[in-house]
Amino acid sequence: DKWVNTTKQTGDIPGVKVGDKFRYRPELAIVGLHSHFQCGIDYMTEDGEMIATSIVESGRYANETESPVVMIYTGQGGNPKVSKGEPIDQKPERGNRALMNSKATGTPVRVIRSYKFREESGYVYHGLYIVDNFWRKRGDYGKFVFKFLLRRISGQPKLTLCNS
Amino acid sequence: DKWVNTTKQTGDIPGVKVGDKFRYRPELAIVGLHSHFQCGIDYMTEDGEMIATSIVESGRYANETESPVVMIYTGQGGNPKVSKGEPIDQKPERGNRALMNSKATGTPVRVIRSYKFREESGYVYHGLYIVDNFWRKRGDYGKFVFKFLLRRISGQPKLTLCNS
DNA sequence: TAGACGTAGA
DNA sequence: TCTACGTCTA
Repeated sequence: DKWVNTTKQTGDIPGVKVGDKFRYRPELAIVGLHSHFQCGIDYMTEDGEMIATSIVESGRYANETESPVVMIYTGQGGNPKVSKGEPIDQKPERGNRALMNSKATGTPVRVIRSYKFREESGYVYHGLYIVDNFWRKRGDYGKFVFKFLLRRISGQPKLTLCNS
Repeated sequence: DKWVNTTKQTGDIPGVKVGDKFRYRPELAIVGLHSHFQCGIDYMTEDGEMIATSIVESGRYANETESPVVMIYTGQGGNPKVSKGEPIDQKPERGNRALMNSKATGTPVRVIRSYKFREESGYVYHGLYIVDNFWRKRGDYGKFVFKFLLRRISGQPKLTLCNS
């Protein structure tokens, strides 16, 4: 009945390697990387706590990527590019709360990022990251947004990708 | 690069029979029934005129279906259930214009309708219809909408379907 | 029922 | 750039 019938889990997905490419968001759901068709942050409930399983970076939020192993990911909510209505302060709920809990528990988060290279575009699995820190600041619309500092776990295959 | 690479055409699609079911909108595009993922009215340009190739009825607009061979299809635009913004008068452009031209030229239009039966849902190809008439009236939001009277071409396989 | 970093075509 | 009868999870 549904495209997706996988159980949510944190960590690597068996059969999916770092660098694997996917053309469409639903494909990420099919293989179990990220269950949402649109939402950027996926999470599960473990012992009554929400824990992030994966995030997708598509460029619709103002994320700053400093290096191949560090990324700053913007929390969800209040982005008029994404949903209707006026910009509002992001709240520590849903995906934002889940990423906070991922930091607290040190749980790895799968990172998928969109790419565009010579007319070809899609999503690439970048591997596992740790939520190293988070803070709140004023975003482009003058409202508070959450920023999550993600650090790539070392020892994973190096990614050489033209992402711009 | 794209899911869809078919040439648009009016009339039946080779290999697709009346009664064929599809689970998702993109599947309609893949087989060539209807190229749009969301838009309800598909059309092509022929001799400089837009001609409707197919319509999808999903229940988001207020359509009245009187009988198995007649349907009244609402034009596109100004529906807050579908797109952002305030309700506005529908304009004789895009899909609406194309359906008007289909009436003028007597060109058959493929009709696909959503169905729901015992937890199973999807889309069914209902066959070819003629645009028999159209008019303008006040819709649910007080704005003008177009109504298209479609009449099923006789001689096609009978459809026995639980559509409600 | 509402929210969500979707997609393609005009 | 914007519109469009999507589709899922919570």
